[in-house]
Amino acid sequence: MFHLLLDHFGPQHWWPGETELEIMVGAVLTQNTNWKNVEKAVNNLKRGDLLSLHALHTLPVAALAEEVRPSGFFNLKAKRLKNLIDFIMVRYGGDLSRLLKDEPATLREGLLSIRGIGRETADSILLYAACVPIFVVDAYTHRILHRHAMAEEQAAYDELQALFMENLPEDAQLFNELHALIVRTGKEYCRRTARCDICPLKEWGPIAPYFQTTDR
DNA sequence: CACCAGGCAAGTA
DNA sequence: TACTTGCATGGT
Repeated sequence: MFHLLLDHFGPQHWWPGETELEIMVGAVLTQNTNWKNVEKAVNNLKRGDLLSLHALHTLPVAALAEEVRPSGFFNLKAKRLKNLIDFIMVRYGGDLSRLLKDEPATLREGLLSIRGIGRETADSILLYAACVPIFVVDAYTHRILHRHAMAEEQAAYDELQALFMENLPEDAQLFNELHALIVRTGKEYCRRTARCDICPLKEWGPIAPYFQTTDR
């Protein structure tokens, strides 16, 4: 799967974010949201010089909501970003490098205890900000595995994660690229109007006949 | 107009 | 545990 996608698309060089903080903020903002809209929100923060722990900590939540408005669910996400910043302040004394160097299992538990950070967001932060070798499962991963008859439609997050992690070397760079390539594939070939006939994964495994043209 | 996007949490039974 | 619903902008 990895080589088919890499040969087709080339390296994706994820995550699209210049700093660890930007990666973490982007991970929250992209929840059920098109990345284009996230970029607008992130650009608002950059333009206001607000993409720092101190600025985000100081900024009132209502003002933050206005900045991230283009990413949708803006009241919710402003609160979630605040929860994340508070966590960094309280647990790591506002020192991001300390957070990033923490024991992965401890950090994951901590992130999951934050209101608004679930498994995908936590694992995205672990993999893309902290370079921890953990596989990120998203809706595209789900859909693609299901279409190739390699997972049940209602398969749980942890099942799919284990499928990858138990069958691949524990390599953060590999997990990084593969997840990025899966998202790229999902976007371009595995939406509702699928293009399975020209998908780079066509040769990877069986495609359920049911899904050759459309989903559900 | 309908449909969807790199989720998550809270409520219900 | 297994479903359902609210959250919301912007692109196709």
